[in-house]
Amino acid sequence: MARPPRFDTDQLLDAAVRQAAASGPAGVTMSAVAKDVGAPSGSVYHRFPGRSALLAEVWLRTVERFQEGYFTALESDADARRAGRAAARHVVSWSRAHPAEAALLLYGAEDFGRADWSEEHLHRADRGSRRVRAALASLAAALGAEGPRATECVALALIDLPLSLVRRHLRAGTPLPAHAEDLAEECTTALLSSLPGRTASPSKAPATG
Amino acid sequence: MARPPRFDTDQLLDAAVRQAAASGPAGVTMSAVAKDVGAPSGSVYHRFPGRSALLAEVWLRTVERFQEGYFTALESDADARRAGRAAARHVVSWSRAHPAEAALLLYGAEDFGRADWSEEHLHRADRGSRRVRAALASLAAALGAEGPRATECVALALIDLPLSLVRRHLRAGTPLPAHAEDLAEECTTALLSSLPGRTASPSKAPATG
DNA sequence: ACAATATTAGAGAGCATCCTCTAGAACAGG
DNA sequence: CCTGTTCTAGAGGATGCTCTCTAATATTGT
Repeated sequence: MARPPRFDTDQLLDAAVRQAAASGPAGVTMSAVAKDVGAPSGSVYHRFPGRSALLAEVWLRTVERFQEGYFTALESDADARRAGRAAARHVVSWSRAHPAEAALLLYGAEDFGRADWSEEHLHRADRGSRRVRAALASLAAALGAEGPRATECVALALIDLPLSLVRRHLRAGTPLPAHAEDLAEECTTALLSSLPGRTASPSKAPATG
Repeated sequence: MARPPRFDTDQLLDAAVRQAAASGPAGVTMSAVAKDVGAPSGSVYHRFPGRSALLAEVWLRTVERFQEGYFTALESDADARRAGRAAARHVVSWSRAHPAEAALLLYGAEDFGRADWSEEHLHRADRGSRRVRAALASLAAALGAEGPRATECVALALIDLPLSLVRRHLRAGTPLPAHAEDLAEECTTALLSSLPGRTASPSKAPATG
C-alpha cells in the first residue's frame, strides 16, 4: 500500500560516487546528486536526512564493498605471504573494475565529513577499521613479526602501497596498465620479505616467495 | 613612495596552508584566509586576482619548497641506492618538520583547482613534474633498470611509499613516530632491491630491462 | 608640507548551496 | 471505488562565498 520509488537509495549513492570521483567529496552536493539522476532535491532529502548522512553512506558503502573482497583475498590462503600477495592484487584489480569507487577510496573519512556523522555511522566505520587492523596484525604475527612497527609495515605493504599505485594513475588520468597487478604484487613481496626483526622464514609452511 | 603592507603575500599563503591542512583545499576560501590573518577580504584580493590564483600559489609554493630539499637529497650521493634512501628519508623528515605543508602534499594539483590555473602557474607545475620524472628515470637507469615500468617502481619507492607513511599518520592525527625515517628507508631499500628485471648490482653495470 | 602611490577597509551585489515546506501523484488493500 | 501511505515535485528562505567597488589611509620622495 505504497507508491513504488522512482529513485532508490542505491541509485542516488551511485550518482554520489560519480560526483565524488569527478569533483572530489566537496562536489557531492545534494543538488548535484539530484540533477545527476534527474530527481528534484526533495527526493534526495526524502532518502537522506541531510548531506552528512549522504556523505557517510556513500563512503561507508564504498569501503564496505571494497573490504568484502579484500578480506576474502586476505583469508584465501593459509600461507601468510601468499595471502598478502593476493590482497595486494585485489586492491589493484578491484580498482580497475570500479574506477569511480576507487577514486573515493583515495580520500579519507574526514574528507567525507566524518566530524558530522551520526553515532551509527561512526560505529560502522570503527567496526571496519578494527577488522582491518586485526587482520593485518594477525598476518604480521603469522609472518613472525610482532609489534606495532611490524603491523605498520604490513599495512604499508598490503594497503597503502597498492593504493599508491592506483592513485598515481587515477591522478594522472591514465588507465591502470595491464601489469599493475604484477607490479603491486612484486612490490608487496619485496616489502614483506624485509619485515623488521625478520628476514625470511615461513610461519608454518615452507616457501619464501 | 608607497605605503608598507600590513599583510604580505607569504603571510597570506601561510594562512592558506593552515586552512588547507585543517579543512582540505575546499576550506581555503578567501574569507577564511582573510579572517585568519585579521585582514579584510579586500587585502587578499589585492594580492591575488582570485581564488584560483591563491590556490595555485599555495600549492606551488609548497611543492617547490619540498622539492628544493628533495632534489638535494637525491643528488647527495653518487651511489644511486644511497641517494634513493636519502630521498625517502627526506620525505619523512621534511613532513615532520612541516606538518601543515605536508598535509597539502597529500592532495594533488587537481584538488587545488588546477583546471582554473593560469598559463604561468601551469608552466611552473609542469616544470616541477618534468624535473621529478627526469630525476627518477635517471636514478632508475643508474640502477640498471630502464623502461616506464622501472621508473614507475622507482617513483613508488622514492615518493609514494614514504608519502603513504606520512599520510597514514596525518590522517589518524597521530604524530610521526621517531622511527618513521628508518621505516621509510627500509621499505624503500626493499623495493629498490627488487626492481623488475634486476635483483642487485652496481650503478653503471649493463642492465637487463 | 605636498604629491604620488600602494595598500587597507568594508559594504554589498551576485550566485550557489543546503534545507524546509506544502501540495499532490501513484499505488496497495479493502 | 476509496482510503491510506509513500513518494515525487519544486518553490523559496537562509546562509555563506566570491568578487567588485568606492573611500580612506599610510608612507616615501621632493
